[in-house]
Amino acid sequence: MELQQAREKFYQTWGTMGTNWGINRTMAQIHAFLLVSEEPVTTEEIMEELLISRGNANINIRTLIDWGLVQRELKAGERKEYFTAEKDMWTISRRIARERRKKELEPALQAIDELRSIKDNTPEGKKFRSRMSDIHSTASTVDSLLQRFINSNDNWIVKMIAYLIK
Amino acid sequence: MELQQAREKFYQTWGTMGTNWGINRTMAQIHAFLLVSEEPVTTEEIMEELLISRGNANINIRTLIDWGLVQRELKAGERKEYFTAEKDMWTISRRIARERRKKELEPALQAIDELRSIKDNTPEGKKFRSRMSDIHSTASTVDSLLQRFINSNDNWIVKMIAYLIK
DNA sequence: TTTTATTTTCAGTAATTATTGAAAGTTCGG
DNA sequence: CCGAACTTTCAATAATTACTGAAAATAAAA
Repeated sequence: MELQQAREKFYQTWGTMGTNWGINRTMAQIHAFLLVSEEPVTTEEIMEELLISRGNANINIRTLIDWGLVQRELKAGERKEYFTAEKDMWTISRRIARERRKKELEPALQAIDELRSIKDNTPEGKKFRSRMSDIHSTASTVDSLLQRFINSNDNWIVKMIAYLIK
Repeated sequence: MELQQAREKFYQTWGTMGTNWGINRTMAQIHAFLLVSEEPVTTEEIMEELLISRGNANINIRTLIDWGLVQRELKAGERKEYFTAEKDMWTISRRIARERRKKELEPALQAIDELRSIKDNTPEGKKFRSRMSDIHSTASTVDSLLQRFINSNDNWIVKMIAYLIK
């Protein structure tokens, strides 16, 4: 397999993986391209390499920056913006976990929490509350593990893995 | 808030959470309905409660059964099928993790693995391989943690949490 | 075997989500 | 301030994904 072919396969793999895990295909592909680019790249280059429009490139680059996965870089004497990706995989994982937790776990957790306290003292009401408490309890545990991961450093991760894999 | 209102809020919350995490809305809502149903329910009841078609109900119930989240039940002297959900949250989490790993992590891992060994000895080729190895290494670690979780029992989970949260 | 209750399938359609591309906005040098 | 270089926005459209409902298949009862 040729290098360029391999790169394209990687964009595609990363893109598919992204869609499966709640990140849109283009965003993941731009990230993939930046991950295998040694030098900072421009919006133009992203558009050409992935065959996407300027608007699409722009909005997804911005989201990657918001998530902390990509940084803007300016070159002296140039007006164009250049972009580079964070390359450390554990840092990438933590940043993704942080964003998804914030947007997709936190609100659900809060909704379940509220449902724990409906006023209904029939046996069905009691059973419902107890079910919600049960779900809330497990979800909270997952949430705090996730928060610990998000705020951890690589050293913590290594120790955790050593303990868990053993 | 009334009980029925609370149930509906729960269907909606669980459905949204599902879509965010790669499970389709109806599948998650049927699961939610079964989670708060003490008695086994029929396809008819699911259709009425969630206002969905028979085809939609059928295909999603089947997927829930495939995932091991729902069981068929037969009542003596009746031809209709009844359904009940697994209620233990850690078991539910393990089953979901298992299915998603199988369909969405395993293939990506394998693709990355193949990209590690392209034949290209330019500096760019070497850098690409090293990037792929790096990604593969982190992804493998995540994968083995996940597999350990999937095959674990509640006791293991409790111990793990005790260690990690402390 | 025929009738009836029930489940499954799937082509057509609807709903949702992502992308384009051109126009508007911004920023900077002269 | 003006114009060029570049970035951002967003209405229209395309692509993807999910759902409906009626017909076909299945299975039990008569």
